[in-house]
Amino acid sequence: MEPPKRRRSTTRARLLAGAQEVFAERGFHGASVEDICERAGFTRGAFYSNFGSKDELALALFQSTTDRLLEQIAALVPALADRPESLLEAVLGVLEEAGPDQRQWHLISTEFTLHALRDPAAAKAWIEQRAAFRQSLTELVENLVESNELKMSVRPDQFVRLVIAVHEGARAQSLLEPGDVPAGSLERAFLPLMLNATLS
Amino acid sequence: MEPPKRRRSTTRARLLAGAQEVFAERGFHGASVEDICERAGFTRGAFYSNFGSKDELALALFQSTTDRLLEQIAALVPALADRPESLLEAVLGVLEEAGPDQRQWHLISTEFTLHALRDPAAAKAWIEQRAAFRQSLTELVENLVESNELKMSVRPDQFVRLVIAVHEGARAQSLLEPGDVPAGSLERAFLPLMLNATLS
DNA sequence: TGTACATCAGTGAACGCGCGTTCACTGATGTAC
DNA sequence: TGTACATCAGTGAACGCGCGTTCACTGATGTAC
Repeated sequence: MEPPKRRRSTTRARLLAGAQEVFAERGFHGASVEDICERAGFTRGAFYSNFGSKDELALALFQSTTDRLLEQIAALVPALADRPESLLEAVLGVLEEAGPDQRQWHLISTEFTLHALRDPAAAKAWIEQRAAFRQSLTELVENLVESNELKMSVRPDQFVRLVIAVHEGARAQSLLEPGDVPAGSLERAFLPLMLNATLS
Repeated sequence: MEPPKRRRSTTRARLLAGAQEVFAERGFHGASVEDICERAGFTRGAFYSNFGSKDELALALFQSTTDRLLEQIAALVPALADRPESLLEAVLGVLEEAGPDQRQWHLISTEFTLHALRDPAAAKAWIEQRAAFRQSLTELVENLVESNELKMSVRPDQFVRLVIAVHEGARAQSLLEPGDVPAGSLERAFLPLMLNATLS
């Protein structure tokens, strides 16, 4: 009748969700295994019954988050490609909507970038994940350029790199000074100018 | 004759220099007080004779680094303002030359931004420091615009915010994938286009 | 300049807390008849 | 469907290591005469 209360998969999922919150709040090193377990409603024993170590949990969290992110992009892209009003809006839409909670995602992904800058193995995984992410966006741009019969004077993948750079740099400013820099304001004030200059 | 070997100020300076290196290598939480002392050639006792705690050291390091940064800007600005060939080159020059070691500075300042996003007191100090930094750049832009009799269609401070956003976002990509994104390449490929569009 | 003493910077052993990890156990879930 | 047993998920106490911090001490630097 009713599903069993003890399921490996739901325990793992709750621990991952707890870890995501606590990592965002305190950072990887600042978050204790106890914090995470408390958030998820389990004891530390349950944690080590499901994950080999704190590092392994972080890897699993990273993996599941990026899987979800790529799924969300895949789901979003067709919708945005159908109404090709603005190439830029489409790319920004993906960037803004795909991260579930901008703040949490910024904190976690930025910390992972720092980690990757110090650890070659992490760098490899992170670079691949970001490449896949950019690839989706690049294809979106290429499709929109083609279907609107536009010409760009720069390579679409470079354009995507730029939009991501602006987005990430601007997001840091927006999160730090939300009153002075409303989310998306820098992107929307400047990127259209730049896009116009590259389109013909 | 010869200066005494034991000077409070040099001990502090060496500890701060060691801390800067070790923080960049392992991050604030990953760097132990022992690591820092070893790097500086002291024991932990010396550390606590000069700093009240690890946190206090981090604050002092942050303070001395940003002091130095602002000095470097102040020294750089007149030189760049004298030969106003390119407004953009001047701003990028300050951004690139002022950070002593791009990699170390990126790691430390990014980690501090994350810290500030979690701690209001740190946020206050960080926001003020960044505002002073932007202010120098904004004045540089205003001077160059005026002396060249240009007109900008956007506010100089917004322009500076954008350049910083691009720079920081692009720097993360360059450090992560130095082969694919040479330092400064994104900035120099796109910002001129955008600047042209805002100047008349 | 030399000596006696006071002060001060840095030493290094010791402390104790927090945290990641382990493990013997318990009670829930699944299986066989 | 009910009972007996096996397996499995999660419990919570205990362990031990690392690290931030303290403190009694030592040898160097500064001062007074």
